[in-house]
Amino acid sequence: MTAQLKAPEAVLRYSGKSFDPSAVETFLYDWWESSGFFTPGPATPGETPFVMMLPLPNVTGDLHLGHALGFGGYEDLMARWHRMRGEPTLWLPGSDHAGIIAQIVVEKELAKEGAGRTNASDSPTLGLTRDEFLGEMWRWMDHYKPRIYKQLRMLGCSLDWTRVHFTMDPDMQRRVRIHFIRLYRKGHLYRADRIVHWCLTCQTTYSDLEALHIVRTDELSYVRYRWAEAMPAGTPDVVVATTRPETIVADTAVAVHPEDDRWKGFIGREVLVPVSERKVKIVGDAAVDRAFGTGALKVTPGHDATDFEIGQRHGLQVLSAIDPRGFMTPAAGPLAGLDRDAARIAMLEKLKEQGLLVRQEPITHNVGIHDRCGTVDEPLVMKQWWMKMAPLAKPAIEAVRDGTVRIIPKYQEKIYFEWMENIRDWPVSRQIWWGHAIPVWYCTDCDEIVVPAEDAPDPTTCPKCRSTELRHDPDVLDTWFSSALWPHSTLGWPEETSDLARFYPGSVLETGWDILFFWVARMLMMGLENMGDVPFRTVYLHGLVRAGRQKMGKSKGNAVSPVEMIQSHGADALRYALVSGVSAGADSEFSEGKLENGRRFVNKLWNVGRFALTQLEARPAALSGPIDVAPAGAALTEADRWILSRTEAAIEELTRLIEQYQFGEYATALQQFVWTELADFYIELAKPQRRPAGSEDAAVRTLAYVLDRVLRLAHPSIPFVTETLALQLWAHGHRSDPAPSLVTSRWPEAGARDAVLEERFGLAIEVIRRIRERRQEAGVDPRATVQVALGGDAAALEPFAEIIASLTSALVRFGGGEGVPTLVRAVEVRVDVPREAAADRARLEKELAEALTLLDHSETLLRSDFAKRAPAPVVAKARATLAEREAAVASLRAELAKLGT
RNA sequence: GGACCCGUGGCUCAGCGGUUAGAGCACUCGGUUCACAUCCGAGGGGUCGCUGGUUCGAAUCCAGCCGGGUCCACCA
Repeated sequence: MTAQLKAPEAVLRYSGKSFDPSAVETFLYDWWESSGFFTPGPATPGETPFVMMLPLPNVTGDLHLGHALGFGGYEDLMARWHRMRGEPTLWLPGSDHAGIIAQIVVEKELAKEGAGRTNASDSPTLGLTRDEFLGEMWRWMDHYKPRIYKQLRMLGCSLDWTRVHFTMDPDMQRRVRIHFIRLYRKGHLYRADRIVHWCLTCQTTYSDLEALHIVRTDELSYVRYRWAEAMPAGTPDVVVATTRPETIVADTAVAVHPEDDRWKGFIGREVLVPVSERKVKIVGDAAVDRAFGTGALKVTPGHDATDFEIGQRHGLQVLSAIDPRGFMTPAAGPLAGLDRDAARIAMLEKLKEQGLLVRQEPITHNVGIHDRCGTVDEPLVMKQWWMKMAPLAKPAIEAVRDGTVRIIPKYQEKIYFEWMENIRDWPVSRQIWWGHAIPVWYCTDCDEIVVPAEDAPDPTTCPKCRSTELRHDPDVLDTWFSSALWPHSTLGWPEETSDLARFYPGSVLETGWDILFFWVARMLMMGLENMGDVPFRTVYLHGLVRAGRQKMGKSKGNAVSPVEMIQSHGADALRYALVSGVSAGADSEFSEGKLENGRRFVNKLWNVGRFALTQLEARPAALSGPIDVAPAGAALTEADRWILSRTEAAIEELTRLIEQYQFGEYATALQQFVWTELADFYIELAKPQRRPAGSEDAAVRTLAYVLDRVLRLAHPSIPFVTETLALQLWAHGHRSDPAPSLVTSRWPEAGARDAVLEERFGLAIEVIRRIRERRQEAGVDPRATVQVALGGDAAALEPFAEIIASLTSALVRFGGGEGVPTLVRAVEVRVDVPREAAADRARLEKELAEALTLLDHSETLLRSDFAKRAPAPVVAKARATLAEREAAVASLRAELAKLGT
């Protein structure tokens, strides 16, 4: 990477009437990247780096709008802002191999070509070998990874590409392997036969988090279980209700609630499982819902999670009647060999024949499905690797509880605690091919589990029996197993690298709330486990981008490509539109209108810049001091001093908003200042034809300085247009901040404001509005000159007489006048326009009525306990308001009196 | 079964204890093309979901209810 500090010529020369993002975006990004602006410089003593990890996108396709929101909307804004604050900033890029999601995507692609994944019961001739398939996976990765990285660059993300990582890079694989081995040695990983979610389509297990629930209506069958022993006459039959009669053949008990008066006397007695005729016990277990069905539950530990747990509590046998392909096993007796749907029909048939089917009714209930493919969950008991979570969760809960880690918005902390405090063990092995290998071998001869030492080669001999028949675990790890390590593994862990020492723990983790458990919580746990410290101090969770009421996403078919939006409206417009009008954590609806507003705002800023540059070119000698130092001196007009003061106000406010993570408010406030105050007001006053003679140079200096400030203030959100203008502006003179680029320039510090001037100028603006309103009301051509007289407390407005006149084509006089007044607080504004006296009377009466209402509000307020109980400044303010309203009423009454009767 | 979030102008959302509740879009009227394939100016439009309570004062805090959304959970 060669330093290339000279800004691109194309950008320096660019001058469209309206801003064309495509003319500068690529040039600028290439320049930024190749100049090393996104790479933190050498460490310095006492520094406080800003470190953020990119929420690594899955290499499954192109980026969508949700990515654009997080990456381009919030994260780059933060990264650029902190960099401008002088913090060495590392925003580390990368991507995720995405395990099963990616495998499904590639399988679908291959299916189109007629090739498929080899499987025990698939035809091997149609399939690929594992190596061949992994070759296809890598081909996909090699194609899409650069595309995703390109799209991140298009968004303008200031990522340090010299540190890019991919979760399946060889060194990442090594770190994952070491992590597994260490956790295993510490007893956090174990292998056990437990009930798991099994996907018949994907042929793999999955975790609770990956299970979704849908509401479905099924048939609930009531089935009679006969007593296995002689019972007294009149003893009721045991009837259970089930939606899965085919699993009856694997029942190993019937459970009732221990305090259920109907049943508790039968606990310990035996019944016969229909069809298979096995004797099973009636057990008492509090998990049974007395209100459901008959209050008796068939217990099938092999095929139901609740039943499995009941089984554990009562030492019940586990029978597996369904195999991983969805067919009935020999254990299913007469149903063996049928698939599960056929088995259900066959079972119901047999129950009917034997008179054991009491009745059937529809039931609407929740059914678990696999989030990746929608296939109904088939709970099975299998040997899997599990991670023991409770001990890992404990310090991670503590870290949030004691404030070491802060979650924004705050309410998400509750959700975090809720999940973490009830955390369950995590099944980490997956029966797929694409992913991190599990570093475990099994001895064929003695069943020994062989886990190699860290960095040891793959074992070839059983340490226990010396057998060389070792079988490598064919499973891979859940994709989140590797991403949980991301914040430290990418910095070099387990080696004690200088990056790790300098950049861990990080600062902020910004991502969508939907992966709080999947990723954020697990990074916290693994960071604390491996590093003894949290991976970040602040978690900022943004909302989801919705299209209408639905979450936007590719699977929903309503995804809009951010790439297209960048091409049509520019990256700046998109980035700005995504964060504006959104508060922390809230889902937001994205619309064409917002994007269009973004484009217009970017264009407005561009034209503000063009205007300033044009003025600068016309008076090249105007700049006497550095561009980025506030101009001062007697040559400045009231308008100049006003916008300078307002600029300092904007610096104060925008800094505060970003510090407080109020990015939506930041966007709004920025637009308000640039568009309304700077463009609509100040620039109008800065035009040469409106300037008092001799003040032109002051206007140019003010414009240059304010533009410099505004570009810095806007840069974190809209980097391209601001950089283009900054480079062009800075070519006109010298600066105190010599940074070659806005990227490396300093965020402004707020200087002194002139509160009195701002207050009075604000009043002048109100007067201007009133004049315009009166004139429009009277139907006078806005270009025509009107006579305006300012009375009442107008003295403070004298310095702004020319400004008022200039913006309203009015001849302004102070005191007296024939017009009918409009009131701006205690200032009378008389606009002399042709009119009907009757209309004036009506208008005055209406104004008087309004003024009296307000006066009444003030009087009532001050007569109440408010005066005694409210804080003094609040009361003083109310009294001032009362005085103004009294003056207003008096003035209107005097005016009406003048009109006569 | 638990828990969370949201109900503010036609639309998308800010505001979350202090005078007359804001913005963008949309709408109406007027002007301009001299930084802005536009832009500027002015205007109309809201009993802040409902009902109580706390407070000198509530869109803002509390409780209940209604409506919308979401998460967690072993209802067969």
